[in-house]
Amino acid sequence: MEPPVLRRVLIVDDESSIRDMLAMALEMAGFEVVHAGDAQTALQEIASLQPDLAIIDWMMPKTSGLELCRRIRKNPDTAEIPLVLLTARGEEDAKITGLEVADDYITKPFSPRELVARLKAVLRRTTPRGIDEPVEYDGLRLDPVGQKITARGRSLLLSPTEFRLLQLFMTQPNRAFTRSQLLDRVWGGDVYIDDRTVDVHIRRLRKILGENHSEMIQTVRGTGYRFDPPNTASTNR
Amino acid sequence: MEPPVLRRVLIVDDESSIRDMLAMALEMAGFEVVHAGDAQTALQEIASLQPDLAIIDWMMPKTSGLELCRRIRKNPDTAEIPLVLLTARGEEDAKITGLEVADDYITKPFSPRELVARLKAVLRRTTPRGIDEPVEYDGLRLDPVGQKITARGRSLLLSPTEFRLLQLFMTQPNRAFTRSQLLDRVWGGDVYIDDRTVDVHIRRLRKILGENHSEMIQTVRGTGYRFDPPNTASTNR
DNA sequence: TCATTCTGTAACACATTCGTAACACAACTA
DNA sequence: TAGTTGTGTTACGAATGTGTTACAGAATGA
Repeated sequence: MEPPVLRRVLIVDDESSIRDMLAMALEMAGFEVVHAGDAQTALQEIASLQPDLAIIDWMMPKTSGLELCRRIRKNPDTAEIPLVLLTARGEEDAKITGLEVADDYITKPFSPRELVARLKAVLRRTTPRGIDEPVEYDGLRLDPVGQKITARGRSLLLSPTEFRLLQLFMTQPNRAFTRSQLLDRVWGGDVYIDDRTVDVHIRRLRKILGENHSEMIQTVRGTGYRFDPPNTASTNR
Repeated sequence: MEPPVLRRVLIVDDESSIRDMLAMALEMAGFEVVHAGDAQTALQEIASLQPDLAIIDWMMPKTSGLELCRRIRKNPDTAEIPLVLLTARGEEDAKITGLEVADDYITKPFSPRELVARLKAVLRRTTPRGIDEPVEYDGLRLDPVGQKITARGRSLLLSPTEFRLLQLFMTQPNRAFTRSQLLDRVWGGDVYIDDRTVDVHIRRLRKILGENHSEMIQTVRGTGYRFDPPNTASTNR
């Protein structure tokens, strides 16, 4: 029913070589990757970018991986994010203590294929965050159950396609979609439609959103479009 | 102000190991748990214990989960109980067929955290009140015990179908229903009736409600209909 | 700067969905 | 039985949604 979703993964490790290795493997598997070198920036990235999953190294200089996990779980806004611990062989206690906070662990060394398989398994058994939970950015509110979008309390008159488009954007903010990805996910896989049609629907959506909110739909030149909620410093890449 | 409610959840599954696992997770989250190993006892438990929610396995030996859902919906006394289907991965059709009758589904395997989150979400949006309590929106009053609906004191002359339709809407406001969901819940599970019939009954209902109240029944283009009470700034969270 | 590519915008024709009324038959009542 | 009410189906017009095209304007790179 649902087309495959491109997931955003945060990698937290103090060694940049490992980060890069992980990133390459994950990007080849179709994940979007974000980095963090220490717990502090990790927390910031999580808050602003809302990744679908975080890979956290057990051994880190200042704050340990376990401690970072605990902090993430403590904040209700981030408590539901699946966490995967990265441990060296022999750190058996990590597996025991770690699994009480994290959702899975991976032992170094590991093959990229194994890594990807484990992540997918974790994601599969984790809720696609709030598939019917309401989302709100700057007064723009999506109510998936009621199939309704309101701007500062006033309900917007959206066509079905416009609704699905905006719904996709709002549930996957800060992520750039190509036109064909949008056609795939909003129109449904097997249609053959001109790419340019997306542009027209974006135009209509922006018009309905009006001055205030239309700025959240950014065009990514040469690629497609992206939904940027405010107060998101979006410092990656 | 409502006292903290301890919700009673009924688990229906033929495998006792899964029942126990579920029960443990739910009890830790503060739910009261009741078991049933088959559809027959499930129906008895529901009738006598009136749980706030039921988790039902899709695949069961004698009566299937779907069939059980339909029976629960068919009995007016139990029709409004939120139902969550438990499906194995790959049973895609279960999700599609199931969601016409159930309120949500959970795919095995799942994490306890996911389970609890989903249940809370379902409870949040389905049972804000007791089933027999009267509901009133803008002078439109539903009296479930007396099976009567009055508008500003004058009682409305509704046909049985119209009554059940409006009752469903008023007990589940702000929620969009597809035509087949409405057929399932208002007409009863196994009838084969044209979708368009729903439109006609909506029309009749609107006519009876008149200028003032008919606006509460909104059509959701491409989907179905929704009951929108006025003054609902929806400030939850 | 110019040339080229990409995106915004409006207008149009076609497709789809929905509202409405009319009708036939079923269910119920007296 | 005859009359009344309830219900499902159908048909058609109106309203709305959608894809395409054309052109203007903006961004990009040499």
